[in-house]
Amino acid sequence: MDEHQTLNARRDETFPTGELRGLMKSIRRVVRATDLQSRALARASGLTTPQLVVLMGVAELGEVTTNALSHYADLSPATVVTILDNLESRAIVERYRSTTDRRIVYTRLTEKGRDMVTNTPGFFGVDFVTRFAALPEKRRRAILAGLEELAGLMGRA
Amino acid sequence: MDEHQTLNARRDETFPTGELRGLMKSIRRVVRATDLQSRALARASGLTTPQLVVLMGVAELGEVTTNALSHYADLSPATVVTILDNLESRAIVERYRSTTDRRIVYTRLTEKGRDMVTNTPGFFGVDFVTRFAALPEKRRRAILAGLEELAGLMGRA
DNA sequence: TTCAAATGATTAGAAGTCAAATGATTGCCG
DNA sequence: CGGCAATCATTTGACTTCTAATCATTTGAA
Repeated sequence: MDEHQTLNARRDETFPTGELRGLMKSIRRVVRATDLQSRALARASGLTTPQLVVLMGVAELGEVTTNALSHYADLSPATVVTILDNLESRAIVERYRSTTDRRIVYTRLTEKGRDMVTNTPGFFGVDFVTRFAALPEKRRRAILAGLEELAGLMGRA
Repeated sequence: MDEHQTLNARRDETFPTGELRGLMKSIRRVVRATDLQSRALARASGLTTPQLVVLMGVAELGEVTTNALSHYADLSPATVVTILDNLESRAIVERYRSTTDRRIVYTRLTEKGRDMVTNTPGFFGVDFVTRFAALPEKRRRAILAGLEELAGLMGRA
């Protein structure tokens, strides 16, 4: 009944202290940095990060359904449709219905899309890539492993 | 999977391979999980995660400027204003101009806001908190340290 | 066969976010 | 003084994302 209670592990977690608090703070910093990077990428290349992820999904998976892209890019199907609308209007991808099951819509790259894929910058800025690459291998692996573990913990609803 | 390697090998700047690719994938998973959690929180308590963070900032810092909240919550000043508009319209906080420098606007909790703070759930769902707490201390610290390091690397534009 | 449920994509609607422009005020310095 | 630059908050406009509802199609069971 009282949904506050179900989310409230304990009253003294109302103000998360220590680990959970620091965790939220760091997550928020990463989320924001990701958003800002996405905007910078859009200014530089005309593609936001999610658009680039979807584009790479199409490049990699070939003729691919909307649902498959949704899973690949970690975005809701509705969002993928919005992004595909955009990419299609710019003639970067094209969509067409399956002839055997007309519910299904496939997406594939156009010629222009293939060019774009080969000329598009990476997700991260060069400055970040440089700094990250400068870390000891051990740290890089630790960061990645920690992030994957966190994503797993947060992921299953 | 290996065909990705060959595809990437040519042009490792364009198609991030290996670590950078996995890093982006994990970041996107965390970003989405955070967004979904924020929406679930809003349904349950009427506050999104950013709203809750700003509210905690006000509760913690007392009479606080918009800029200070922006820094505290890792949000742009414009976004903080939007959130404060919302919280103020619900009588959770109130704003007033400094008498000594009329450019500055302070925000503080109302009575209702103080009640809300003590009854508000944490950022994370109980399921996540439970799973996270079940990890060995060493893993928890590793996740947190990795995330903080990543936030630092991404943060400096 | 027929129709209800399932499936895939899309649309409608609401919320959050940022950069850039704007308004208001203060401080500096010539 | 007096005006120009800096500072603080806000508004504007554009974009992304999600959930929920909807449309079209296919499948399965009576």
